[in-house]
Amino acid sequence: MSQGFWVLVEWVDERNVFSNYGVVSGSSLIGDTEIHAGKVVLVRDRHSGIAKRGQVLRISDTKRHLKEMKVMLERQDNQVKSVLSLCMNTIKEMKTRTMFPPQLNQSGHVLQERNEIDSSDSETDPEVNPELNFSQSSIKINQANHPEFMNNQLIRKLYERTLNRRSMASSTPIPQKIVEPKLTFDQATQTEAVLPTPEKITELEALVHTLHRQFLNLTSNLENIQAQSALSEDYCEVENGEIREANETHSSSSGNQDINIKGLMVRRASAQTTNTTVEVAASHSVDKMVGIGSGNVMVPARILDEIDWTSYSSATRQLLQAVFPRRVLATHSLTGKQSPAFADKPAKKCLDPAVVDDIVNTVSERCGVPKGVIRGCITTKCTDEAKLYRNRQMFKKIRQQQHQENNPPCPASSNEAPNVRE
Amino acid sequence: MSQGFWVLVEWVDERNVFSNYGVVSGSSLIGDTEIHAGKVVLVRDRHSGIAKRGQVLRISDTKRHLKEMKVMLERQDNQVKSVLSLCMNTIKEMKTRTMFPPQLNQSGHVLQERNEIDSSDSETDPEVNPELNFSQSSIKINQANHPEFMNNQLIRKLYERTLNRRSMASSTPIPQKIVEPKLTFDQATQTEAVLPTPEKITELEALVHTLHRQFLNLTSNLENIQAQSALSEDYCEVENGEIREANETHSSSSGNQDINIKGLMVRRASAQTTNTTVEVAASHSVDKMVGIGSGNVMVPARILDEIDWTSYSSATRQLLQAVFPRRVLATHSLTGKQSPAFADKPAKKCLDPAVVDDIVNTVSERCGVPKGVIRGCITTKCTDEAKLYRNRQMFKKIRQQQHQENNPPCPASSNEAPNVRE
DNA sequence: GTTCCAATTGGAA
DNA sequence: GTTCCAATTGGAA
Repeated sequence: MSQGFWVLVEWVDERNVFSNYGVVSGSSLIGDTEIHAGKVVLVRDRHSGIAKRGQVLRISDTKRHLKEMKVMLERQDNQVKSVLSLCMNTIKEMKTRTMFPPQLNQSGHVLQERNEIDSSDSETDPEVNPELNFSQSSIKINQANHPEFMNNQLIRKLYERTLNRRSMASSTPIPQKIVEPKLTFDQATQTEAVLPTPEKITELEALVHTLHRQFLNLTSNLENIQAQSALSEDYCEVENGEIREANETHSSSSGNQDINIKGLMVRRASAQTTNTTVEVAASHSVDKMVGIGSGNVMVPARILDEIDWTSYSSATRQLLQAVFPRRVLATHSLTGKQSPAFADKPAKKCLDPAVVDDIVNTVSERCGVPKGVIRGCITTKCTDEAKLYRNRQMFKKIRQQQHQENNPPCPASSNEAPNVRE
Repeated sequence: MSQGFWVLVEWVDERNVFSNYGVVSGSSLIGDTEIHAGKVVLVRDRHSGIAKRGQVLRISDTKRHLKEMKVMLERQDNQVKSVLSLCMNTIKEMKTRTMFPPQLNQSGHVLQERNEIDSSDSETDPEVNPELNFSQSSIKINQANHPEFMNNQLIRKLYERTLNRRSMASSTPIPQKIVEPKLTFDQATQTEAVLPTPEKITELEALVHTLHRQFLNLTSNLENIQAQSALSEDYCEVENGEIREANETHSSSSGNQDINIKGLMVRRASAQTTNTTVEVAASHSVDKMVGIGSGNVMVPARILDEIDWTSYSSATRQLLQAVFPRRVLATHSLTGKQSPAFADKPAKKCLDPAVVDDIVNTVSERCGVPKGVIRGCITTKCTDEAKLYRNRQMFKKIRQQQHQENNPPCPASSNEAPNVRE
């Protein structure tokens, strides 16, 4: 009669990153007669007769009740599992596309690896495992926000690591005993290894920060696509026009009309976007202007769309070309300062700092690359354009000289020319 | 009698990134008499009398049963919530430490923001919301691995995005009807906006790849700490010594003995590590050498430990100083090539490429910065050292000259000197 | 035609 | 003493 109950268990020996659960009859339990949540019990398999170790999660007299709880647990685990496996698949796909030839340290099986490494590193007797897990799970459930909520092993691991870090950094009064007992042996060893080197903590924090920044970039990219069709900032292209004019002062005023026309081609967003694919597609054929950064730079939406953000360098160069006429790029530099190495060479003019800043910030954020690197790209682009510009000028001059040589002052070579102009 | 049942609901209007749940009596339902899982019903609050909309998750005649399921759901949500909030806290903490002064786009409230933006962007009538959610949740539960498992909104969002990407990239035969219905209006608009720009997909993939790489770095950092105490590569310092000698050929052979001594101070790991904190701490006081990169570079463990990995620049410089004598840094350059800008200046010698590669790879990976940038740092460090070296030499020369002036050839100034040497 | 590389410089910070 | 910056160059790719 004392066995007319059912037990929801988590299979101890099948524990990996995700758990397996089972609902078993009280009569299939071996040994101890007294059980309670958290206890590890031996369960005889009805068919094979083999005993497995299971940790008691809940006891009930209605089997259906426990079955439903089991489904819930599995369902939640599956949520995380799906997302993880999708990520892994994406990464694997990308790897087979061989952005990188097979290298050390690039395997996709993170979870697996972690597990193998963790357990092989440890010298703890594996037999201790069930007890350890027991001690963990027997903590009461209703102290909100603490490790007892960490049912899922993966999340538990993440949590433990963060917890340790935190309790050192900010001395939050988290009950130390939760950390102290060796929860799972692999974690315990890692914990101890981390403690003596606080530098690693700041290092990890910096990495978390970078990850966060890139996450923001990632999501903001998705929104930019929508924002592009809805944008209607109306002051930028005017300011920008002025600035660009200011930059142009010394140069001959022909040749960059086409670019300025582009600048004037701004159209107010004709209607609030209605989010249909057609609309978005249509907005590409029109040369709608989109602001980047703090809005100092207006770029044709189509060009912005075509920019290859996987390369900070080409993204920078493309943006520059979209914003500045080539002659400006050739005759200006990032700062307008003289080269310290060539005191004789005259300094170039300065690219509009506000525009430069917007480009730098945009690319730096989107590509997750330090700003200084982007500035370096701009410098390089300017010098590259300067070289081309110089070459073109030289070519012109040579052609003019040849022209002159061919005609008036050179009677020997162009003797039989039938019509002599000028 | 038909109302002697209980209902587990998810409150529709309180849906955020995480849901709120409730167990309500069947008698508090308003309107429809027929209900089923997935349906959105109006529930009258017992105390206030105000009606709230709730989506039916489960119906039962035992209240306790549903209460326990509610706890389970909340518990699982809390798992994710805890981890997320811990991350956010860490990030916030770091921000208040003002690595960056307050700037746009650096707010820590990602989850909040995301939600606000999503809903404010849309022009859909908010009244449609419940029906949409209904259509989603009414999908049967037992088709494993598909969106119906996505109870948690956050995970659901991630999943939808990934799903869309995948179904385009690799035409996996995922039932299209799961994607088509507007699950939640904000997702639907995002989905449609993404489709027309496949470039964004590669962009996102590249970001995922970067994130993954950094994740590997992050975790491998933890292991390095353990690995450091177990390392016993025995060929490197010899090779390295040879190479460094080769690099030294032209220079006067005094002055870098101290560094070479360090190179010889390598000790074989005396015993297999036993993972105790004491051991790890002890390994710091001894000058154990640790290999970085492919093992061409041996660095004293203590120095490696002290390196500030949050700055790729100073990390590079510190590594360089740990590996090369300062005079070598001053007299060598990254490539050994002549400056294209100064054809008259003699080229410096070339730093050992294998060593350079190991440093570049290490810092690039650990800091998540392009290799070219690290190489740039090395170039800069070399020129900086060259300047200092030149200054020191000059200073020496001047002192020698003063010495000479003070003594033999200058009888006017040092007339009354009592003892004249030489 | 274009992009990328790194050696050199003087000076700011 | 040290680090960082960016302007310039010729040439490789």
